[in-house]
Amino acid sequence: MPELPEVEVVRAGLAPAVTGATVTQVTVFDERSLRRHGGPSEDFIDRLVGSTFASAERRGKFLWLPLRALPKMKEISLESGAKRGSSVEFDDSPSISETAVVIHLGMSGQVLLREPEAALDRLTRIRIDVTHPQHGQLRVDFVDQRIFGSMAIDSLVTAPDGAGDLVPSQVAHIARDPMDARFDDAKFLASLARRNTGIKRALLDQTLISGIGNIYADEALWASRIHYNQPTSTLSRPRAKTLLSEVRLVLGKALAEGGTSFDAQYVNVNGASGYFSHSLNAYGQHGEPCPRCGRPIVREQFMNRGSHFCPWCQRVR
DNA sequence: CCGGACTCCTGGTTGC
DNA sequence: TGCAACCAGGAGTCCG
Repeated sequence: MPELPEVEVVRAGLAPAVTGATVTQVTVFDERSLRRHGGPSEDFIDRLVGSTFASAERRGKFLWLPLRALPKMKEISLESGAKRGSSVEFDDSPSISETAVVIHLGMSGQVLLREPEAALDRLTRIRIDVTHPQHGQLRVDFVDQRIFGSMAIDSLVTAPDGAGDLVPSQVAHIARDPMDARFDDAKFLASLARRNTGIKRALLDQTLISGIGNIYADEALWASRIHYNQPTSTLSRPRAKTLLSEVRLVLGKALAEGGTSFDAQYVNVNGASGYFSHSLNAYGQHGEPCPRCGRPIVREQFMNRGSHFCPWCQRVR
């Protein structure tokens, strides 16, 4: 349920605390939270301890913390006998991150920034202790009730759209999100028109447009007066453009409402708690009057989840 | 390409 | 008070 705005709030809160911070200790309380890590928890721990985070990045609902690359060790070729002193030296070429800690919050994941001695949340699955040059000792706790979320160490690869961005390999297959300055509106609209499916299914397809989940899909469709099952192939271009702009408005509004602040020591960067539910027009509002026409909002099962909409305002046409 | 079914998962809530 | 059933669904995979 954390969608783009919630994940961005987490990223923004985390960035100043983790950038430049070095991992001193990692505790894995539940290995299931490492399901997407390609190895045992010992491997996760060994590779993380001693590493320094370079930044906090996000695409769609994925968050990642690139690890500052260690200076490359350069072998000096030397003939036996000519050796004096060290046989290796540091390569002084600029180091580029090659790996990152990838975080997906799934349904219920949270990342909490805490003081080292603060009580652990009961549902903490992974604890990462760091030391930061300015902020001192901090704890990054991964808390997740349902364990659909995960952490993993992954290699960074060049994203396939040719812009040269480095993304974790687990993220390479998803599209840019609509808040990304390089999101290509024309390409998205063209792909949408070529699809032979329903509009909500398309909005939730992270390979077409990323960052949208059930809540903001329902909200954007309500704002655009589009039925969730409207075939993408019959959605007019003007209506599709309206929808994309409503997607951005809905995400932007949620982001503004969830805006966080970093108060130096211990920030709760929990993006999952907010949900900005006071401003929802459709999601979870079944039985309540449609804010536009007053008729009741309806909830239907669709794609194994709830779809909330106004049957009067949102009709297939 | 498309859609449906299935899997992962558990704490808070509801119902008896 | 106690306990079991129910519910929420993001994302990956498999199959027809």
